[in-house]
Amino acid sequence: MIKQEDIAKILNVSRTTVARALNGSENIKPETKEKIIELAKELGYKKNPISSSLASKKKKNVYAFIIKSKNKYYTEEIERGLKSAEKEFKFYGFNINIIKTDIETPEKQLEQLKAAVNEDVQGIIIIPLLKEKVKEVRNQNPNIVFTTLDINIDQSIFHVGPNYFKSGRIAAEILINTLEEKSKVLVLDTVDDRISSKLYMDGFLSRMSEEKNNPMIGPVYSEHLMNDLDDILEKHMTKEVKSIYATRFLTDIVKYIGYRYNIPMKIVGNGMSDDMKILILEKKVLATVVEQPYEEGYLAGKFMFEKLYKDMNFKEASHIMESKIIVRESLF
Amino acid sequence: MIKQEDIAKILNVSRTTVARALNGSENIKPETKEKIIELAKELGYKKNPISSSLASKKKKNVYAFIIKSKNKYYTEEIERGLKSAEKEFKFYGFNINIIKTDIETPEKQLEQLKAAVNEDVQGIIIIPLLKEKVKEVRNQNPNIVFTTLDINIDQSIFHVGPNYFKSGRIAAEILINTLEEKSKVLVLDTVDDRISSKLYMDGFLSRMSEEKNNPMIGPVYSEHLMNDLDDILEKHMTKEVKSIYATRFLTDIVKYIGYRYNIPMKIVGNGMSDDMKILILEKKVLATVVEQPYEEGYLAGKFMFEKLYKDMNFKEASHIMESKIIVRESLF
DNA sequence: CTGAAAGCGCTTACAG
DNA sequence: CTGAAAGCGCTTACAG
Repeated sequence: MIKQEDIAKILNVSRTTVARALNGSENIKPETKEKIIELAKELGYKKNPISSSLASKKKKNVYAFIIKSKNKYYTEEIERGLKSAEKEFKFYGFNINIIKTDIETPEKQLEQLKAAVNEDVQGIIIIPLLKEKVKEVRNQNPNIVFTTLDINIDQSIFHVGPNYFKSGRIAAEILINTLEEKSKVLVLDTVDDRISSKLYMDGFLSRMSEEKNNPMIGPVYSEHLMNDLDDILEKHMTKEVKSIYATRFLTDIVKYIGYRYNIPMKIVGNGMSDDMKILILEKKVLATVVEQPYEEGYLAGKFMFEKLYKDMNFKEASHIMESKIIVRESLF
Repeated sequence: MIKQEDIAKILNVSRTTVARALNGSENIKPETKEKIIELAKELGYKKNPISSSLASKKKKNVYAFIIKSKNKYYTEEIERGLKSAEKEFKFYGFNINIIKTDIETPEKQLEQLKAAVNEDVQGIIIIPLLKEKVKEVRNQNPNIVFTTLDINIDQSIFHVGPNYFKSGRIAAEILINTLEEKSKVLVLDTVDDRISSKLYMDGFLSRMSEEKNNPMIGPVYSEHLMNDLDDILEKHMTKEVKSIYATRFLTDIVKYIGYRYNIPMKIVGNGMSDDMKILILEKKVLATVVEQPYEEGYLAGKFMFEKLYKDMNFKEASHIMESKIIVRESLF
């Protein structure tokens, strides 16, 4: 393992100068800097992050802006993942400060973000709500490492998140494999909740549309789905309908149908919640395709650590998490 | 963060003495040692692993004994995981030496293991073939940290591995959800390959037996399954049979059936291989329930690191990995 | 059995 | 723009 001292000896400069060049200091003659950086590259020098963090008494502070959504599970798991990364790297002086704002008040998130970048902060992890505004803040603070979480902004910002669209496609595929011939699935659509719903639905529809014998009825759109549910079912629940798909209120709908019609259905959903878990255990839902919010949070934290402490440059502009298929047996 | 020096000051001893007590040295008066350890516990002292590893010029060496099985994917992925852990912690002086032996020659593994424990080695990760013999070696070397991988020995040895039995159960459940009414699944059993096959089968059968209308025909056992396949199919392939399940040679069987009978089947399998991938892409297999060998290897390496560098005592005697359900869409 | 001291590979005031 | 020096929290010969 080559170290700074080796480089210093070869070039006949002090260890301090080498350190300065490698850390991108301004107070160094450009030619010396270049020479050092070049030799370091040639020799394959990798800074020992252990020594750096031990020597530097400064902590590195990261703010993580996450969202309180109606689905508590989602927020809690992301938070748990972030905290677990923080704990793992705390001996390096790595801090993650978690700030939760409501999904309904995106301007609050922006406000807090603007406040944070004026603090002593080296990294920002954010589930961005007002994408353009967040990007502006990023561009005004080029020294802060930004990572988006869950919601992508664009290729210029490193991203960790799931592929909701694909999750929708997978749910569709499982349903296609499960439905018996000539059975239909009634698809109910309603307004977006801004994170996952619309993407799940798009994915589901895209996969369904590839089937020669598309078993779909709908999508039937309603702005107030739960209010209109009775009327919609009245109109569309023919005998052929053996399944329902929706990306919002699915568990409520399934419960309602069980109560109202009491016929066995083959339900495949997206996303996880307490209700979803119960319905799967009761065999009222066969499968659900979910994200891995804990892993998302953990990885976002870990990637941030690696950028901050190891100058890691990730080849990919983003890390897309795999979806997970949950059936009843998975829950034991 | 409380450090050794703090303890030294309070107890009026040198930092060296504190270090000795905390590292379990023998050259220290028992009372002093106790006093120090007690105070450390009281103050919640946690050794800074970064400083330790930097100060200790000694590397920590781990040997990982893995198995070359017929399924190359399995071995490669475990190895990739181990290497990724090694790379992540190499700045601590953490080395993993991977030793691959053939599944058919368990005594070679034992031989190599016995040689390894006489080297400068702090940790052993092993997919144990001769369980009792491996345990003996472990008991003769109490200073070496042992971790079993993939195959469990018993509660006394920390274990990282999948739950093959559960994977079998999950495969059965998916199949139950997928098969149409009155359809049957023909189950073919053959000799064990010593790691996963038998457990997959046991899990599959256990889940099937819970069904009121158990759709199973078999299990039909044959010592030379591929030789006897034609006869077995001749005898059992009634019109009701819409699926086949086997834990060995499933992909070969599916290919043969496609060629011989050319009827659409609903196949759910266990495990991953190149052939399996192709069959899923061709829609000849609907789903397979697989392990995560990369994650297994990585976690075994990471756990070993944490035991060696952070004195971590894991509450659980084992870390069981989740099974993963793969459908066609998952592969894109 | 105990302690003073050197050192791991870095960072960073401080002085020039 | 450059370097000598102190120090991060530990470990470990060495001397006693």
